[in-house]
Amino acid sequence: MSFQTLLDEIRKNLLTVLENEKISQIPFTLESAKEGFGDVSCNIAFQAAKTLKKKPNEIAPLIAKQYEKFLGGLVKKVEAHPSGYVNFYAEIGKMAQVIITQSQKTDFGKVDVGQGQRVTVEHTSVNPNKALHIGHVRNVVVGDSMTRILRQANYDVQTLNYVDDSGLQVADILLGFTELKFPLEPPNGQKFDHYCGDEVYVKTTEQYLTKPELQEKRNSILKEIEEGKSDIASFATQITSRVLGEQLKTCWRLGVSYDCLNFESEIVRSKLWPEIFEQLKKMELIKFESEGKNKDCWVILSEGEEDKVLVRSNGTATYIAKDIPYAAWKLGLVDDPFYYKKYSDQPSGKTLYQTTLTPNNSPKHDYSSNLVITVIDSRQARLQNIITKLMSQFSSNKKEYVHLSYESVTLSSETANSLGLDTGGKSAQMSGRKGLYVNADRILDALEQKTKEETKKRNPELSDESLSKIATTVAVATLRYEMIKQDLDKIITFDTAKSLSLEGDTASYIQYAFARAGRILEKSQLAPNFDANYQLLVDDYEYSLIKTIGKLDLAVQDAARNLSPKVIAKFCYSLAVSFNAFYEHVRVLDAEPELVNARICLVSSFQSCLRTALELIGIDTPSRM
RNA sequence: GGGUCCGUAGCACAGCUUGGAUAGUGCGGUCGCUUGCGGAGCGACAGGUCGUGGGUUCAAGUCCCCCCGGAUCCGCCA
Repeated sequence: MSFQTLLDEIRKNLLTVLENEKISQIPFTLESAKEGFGDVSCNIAFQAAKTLKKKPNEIAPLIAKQYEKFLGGLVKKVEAHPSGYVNFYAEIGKMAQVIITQSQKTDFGKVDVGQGQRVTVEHTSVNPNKALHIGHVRNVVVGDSMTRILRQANYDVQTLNYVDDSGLQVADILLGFTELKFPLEPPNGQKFDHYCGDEVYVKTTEQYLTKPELQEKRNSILKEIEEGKSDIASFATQITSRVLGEQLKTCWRLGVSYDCLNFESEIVRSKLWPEIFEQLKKMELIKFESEGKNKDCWVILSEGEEDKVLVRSNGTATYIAKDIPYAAWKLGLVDDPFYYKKYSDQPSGKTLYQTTLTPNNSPKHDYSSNLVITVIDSRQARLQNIITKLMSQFSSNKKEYVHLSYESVTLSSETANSLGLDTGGKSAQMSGRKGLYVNADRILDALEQKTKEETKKRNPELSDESLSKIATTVAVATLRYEMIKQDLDKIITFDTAKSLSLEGDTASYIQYAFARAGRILEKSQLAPNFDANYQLLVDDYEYSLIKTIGKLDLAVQDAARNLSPKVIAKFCYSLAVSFNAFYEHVRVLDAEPELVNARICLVSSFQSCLRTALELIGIDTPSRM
């Protein structure tokens, strides 16, 4: 804790003041002050106005006066503003001392929102019949950033990636391979997931318009996949695992890793569904309709909306019957039918496991939690609400299923245009089926090329290998940052040309600040001595930077509590802004040795803070760029 | 038709959870800054009926309701 230390001190003293004044029941909030109003502002005078029957601007001076006896800690001045706020001014040197020293500890920026509680996060979950596009990237990046943030907030996080390998979209490409005879090997060494999505899927679904009989064929393929015994089924496994392998490469390229893969086909074959179906009947959470439009169906009743058919009149289950067992499994509400085996190593060093129904001697894993977070776009909100409600009825109230919803990524009219669609100036929804999307690997390639050129301009002496490495780091950062810097409920209108921008509120701006700081430290040829004279750091730009560093933990807490990764992105940006202003106005190396050391400590503190914060959103910090 | 979400500067967004001071940031525009620790930078200026109307309140961009505009979902498809 750091800026929090200041808040804690003020809160404690204010409570004593209230106690002395016999008005201790007044609730109040302390907040970081706006520019020009000191460091911390308190609304206590507003809150007390009614009780004391006085105006806020009469109460504030009284409080301020009473507080004066507590000055001398971190607070050097307290002031009643005519508006009614009580404003606190901190002792800069002491704040610098506290914050910079604490920033060197390994637990700096860690908070205890989770108290060690286990949470299961599912994200990515892309159908294994195509490559990731930028819409999927939003899901991946939100899920991965949230995972990192929750870990920082002392949650024990398990991440899952659900592979829908028994859906219609898989049947579509199988039909392409078996009936339409697409070659199994992509031309010119094309990535297999790109090939399946761009070629096989798009061209196969096109054919449904002219050859409706293909759709029947598709349905029979789907049935065979679900049953899992035929040659078609094993061919499906072969295709989907190959696509999955390529998809995971894209995810790893983005710096994302997982704990376990779940396959829908195994959920289907595990017999979890019949078991849960019986329980749902017993608990009377579902209803058999004997008349009406859903005659002879089992339905989930839903207030204010259409009932959802769960089991058709012919006795077969609908798709939602695949999602319910999975949700229940994640919450640990059913006996785990799975065995586990290693799927692969990951670039992060973490081993990726997968479920299997084939018995083995490998150790059992447990990925279930009382808190399950599922990252899915907002268009699936209705289905997710049904599942959330059903799970809350199905379990004890200490279990919680959360749909972490985010708005979709659409294409700007210019970008849609470049893909051959005239939208009349409007943005357009992406469509895998129509081939209307921006492929994730390709946008990363374009970003890498651009950033490599930019880096080369500035660092002509660097080797091609170093340049590529830096370019990868900046490219991934840029894409990730664009995907989480805004609120989850805002649509992102993606424009390929604009996405290549590296100025202003972008990841490269932030990384650049880090690199600049590194160059100062490098040039100084000094190791910071943190037993420094922080009283020397009196400049406004220095102080503003120190304060921002001290607020990392507040940002982590906010982001974790509200499941809002953008809070960390905003923090990183404001930290970089503070540093760049400092850099422009304060010369670190042109000062007396004692002051140089104090400033070097600050620069070093800035670096460790920014590195920690950027890690929470999966962004690396190049020392040069 | 019903449900959910969005509406803040030319454009893209923050601020709304927890009401309070002077509504912030980026892009774009105009004008400046480099024999200096890296200009992917810094500074200045211009640009706002916070969609409309009501309500609650001493106080509303923030809370409540109506309306308008936009997005999205609503199959015995997955």
